[in-house]
Amino acid sequence: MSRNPHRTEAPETLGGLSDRGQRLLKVLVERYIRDGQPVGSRTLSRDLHQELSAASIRNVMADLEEMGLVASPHTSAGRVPTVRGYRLFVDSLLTIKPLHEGELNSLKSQLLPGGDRQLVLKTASSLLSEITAMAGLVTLPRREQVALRHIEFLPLSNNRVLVILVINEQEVQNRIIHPSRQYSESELQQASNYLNREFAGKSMDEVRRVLLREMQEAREEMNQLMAAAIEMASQVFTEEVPDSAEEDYVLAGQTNLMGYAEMADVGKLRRLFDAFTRKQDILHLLDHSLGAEGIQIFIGEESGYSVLDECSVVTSPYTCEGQVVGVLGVIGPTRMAYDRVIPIVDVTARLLSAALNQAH
Amino acid sequence: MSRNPHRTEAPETLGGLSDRGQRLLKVLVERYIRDGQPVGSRTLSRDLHQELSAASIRNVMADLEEMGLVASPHTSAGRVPTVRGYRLFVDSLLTIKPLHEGELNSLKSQLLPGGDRQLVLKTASSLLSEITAMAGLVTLPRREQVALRHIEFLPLSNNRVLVILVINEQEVQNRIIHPSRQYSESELQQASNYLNREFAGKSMDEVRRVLLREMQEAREEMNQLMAAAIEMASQVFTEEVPDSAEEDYVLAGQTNLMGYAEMADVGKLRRLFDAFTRKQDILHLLDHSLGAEGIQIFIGEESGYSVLDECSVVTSPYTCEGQVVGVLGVIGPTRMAYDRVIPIVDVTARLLSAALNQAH
DNA sequence: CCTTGGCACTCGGCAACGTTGAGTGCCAAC
DNA sequence: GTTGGCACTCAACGTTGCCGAGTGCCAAGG
Repeated sequence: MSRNPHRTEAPETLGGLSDRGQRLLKVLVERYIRDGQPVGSRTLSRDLHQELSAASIRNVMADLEEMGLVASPHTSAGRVPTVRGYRLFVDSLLTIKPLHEGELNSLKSQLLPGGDRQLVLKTASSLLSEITAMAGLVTLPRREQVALRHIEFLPLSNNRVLVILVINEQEVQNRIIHPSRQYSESELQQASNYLNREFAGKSMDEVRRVLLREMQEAREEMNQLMAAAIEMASQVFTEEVPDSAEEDYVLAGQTNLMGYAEMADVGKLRRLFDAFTRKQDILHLLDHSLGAEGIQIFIGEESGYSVLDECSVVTSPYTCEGQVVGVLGVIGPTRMAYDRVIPIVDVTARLLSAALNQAH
Repeated sequence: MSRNPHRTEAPETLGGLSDRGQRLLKVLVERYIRDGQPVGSRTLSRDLHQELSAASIRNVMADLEEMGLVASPHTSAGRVPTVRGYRLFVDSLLTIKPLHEGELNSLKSQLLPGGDRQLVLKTASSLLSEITAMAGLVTLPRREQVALRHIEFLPLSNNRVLVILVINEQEVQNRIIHPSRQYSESELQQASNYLNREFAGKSMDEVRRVLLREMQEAREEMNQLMAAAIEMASQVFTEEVPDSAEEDYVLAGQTNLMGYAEMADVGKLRRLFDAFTRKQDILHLLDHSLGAEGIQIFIGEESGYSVLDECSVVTSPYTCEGQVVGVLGVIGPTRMAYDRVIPIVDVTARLLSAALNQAH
């Protein structure tokens, strides 16, 4: 397999990689993550306390390079981990560092249950970005069942009507509709009373179904009140209510990414920030993590989105009432301190879940 | 005044600047805005169709330099306008270009009256950024009088209550309060009925005042219903309602700024973007324009905020019902096409005002 | 008195060049 | 299997020289 005559034929435990190879890869990646410069054999030998001479290390390095785990930027530079190298590192070689006490405290003290849901998400995102010094990311929780809780109509000028919709306990939406004729305040009041009595607690889909049926049958015995209510409601419920808000996330600390050398190119930076505002690609990627159990890591090109080529994304789903409802995570350079970031994302997801659960 | 023996002593019309000097400064600034490189005497001579030789131009340039209107980056480079040079240019030399037809059309067709107010602001900001290829900016309209339109209470779990507040026609706010005891749905219904009957149409300040009075007097004849309403209301109205939302703006196309050479330095870029997320400084600056009549321009350091040192800001207030309620504008490099940007900002402000006015 | 061509000078940008130092691959000796 | 040694490679860096754009000043000419 190897053209190197000195290749170590030692116990192969992982993808045909010797124990020593693993050990070296681990130290190399750690070192590279620390100072961001290609690691040479001498440096590695020193990091291993001269256990092995630089020459021996060179032999192993040749093997690692052949397996596509490391690469050298040019002939006489040290080695740099490839995406595959990072992958092996995070999958099997990583020793997770426990959370720093201060970090844990600030997480615990700021991610408290109760209060505004939107605010809690924002706080989580900010905390992620502050603690990791990278960009934090929290998707808005999706709502599995969209139940109408309450509806209210208020007349505006020019025949327009302000509709306030409360769905799923505490989520408030509002929109403006243009009915065919002017309605008085009391007509609107009665219409909303009727709708609340009839539909409160029902799912949006069901509301839409029943509404449709009512509009088709029963022309004659329908009184003016009902007609009003139904015209209004049909305008409200034809638009897709829930999706608009679901396709979104809370981003924090994007500017942190500007500090990293791998983002020195303004062009790259721009494409990345454009992706942040477009949201679509990022959301797609995060969707993959929705189904996953626990921490998920995308390294460099693995994500499949070229704007993230030199970035890694560490995510974890978070739950509400036992159901996975969203994803949070961190975006940073491929060369990030995975051993620190992973527990941070993990704990944040747990604390956010706890905060959301106790709110109900 | 001038050490140059050849100094022109021609008619002085503006700040001691000869007619010819003005003419040259104008052409120089226009040229520099076009290609962003120091303009030399030869280039200028060509731009003036050989009216004057390069040598003569050099004499005038020396004057301009001495007056602090232009500067050379180094000994043998051309001249570049200084902030004072730009100022003179935009104040007295600029010839405004009429709006491109396509631009006007897309503005008119997208900034329609009616519909969601938030959406209109967002559209305005996006249009500004798209048409100018810089960053667009629209402050949320301030509300001079904050009148309570409608209030609604909905019970949540754990004794908490969801409060929905409609203020000023169509603005909906919601918050969660924790009353001292559990209230039933009908109690809350009655409480909101009472408050709506009593306070609808009144200003927030007035509501707060009356509430305070009611809480002090009248312990005995206050029935349970009123007590409930007042407990709830006091929790709602102690927080400052309007300010939180007012301190905000809609930003669009920030990433456009990454395309400009003056923003090539990632450090500068970062400080600028941090200022965008912090919002405070930018809002302060925009506040200055609230009182101003029409277009206002801040060039480079004039703004007083060091992050904007190499940027210019072009703003215009916009109105609703004849009252100035907000500011919109554009942020870009000092070297921007003022003759195009100014009419764009101006027209956008007018169209936005029109859209907001007709909504009521 | 203003304008203009000429001239010496300055300085950034660029390419060519050599040097240095870190690192590699291979080999022979242990 | 491990190690020191050796030749080789290559990015990074500083030096050098040259080119071109541009300037300031001056003296001649309208």
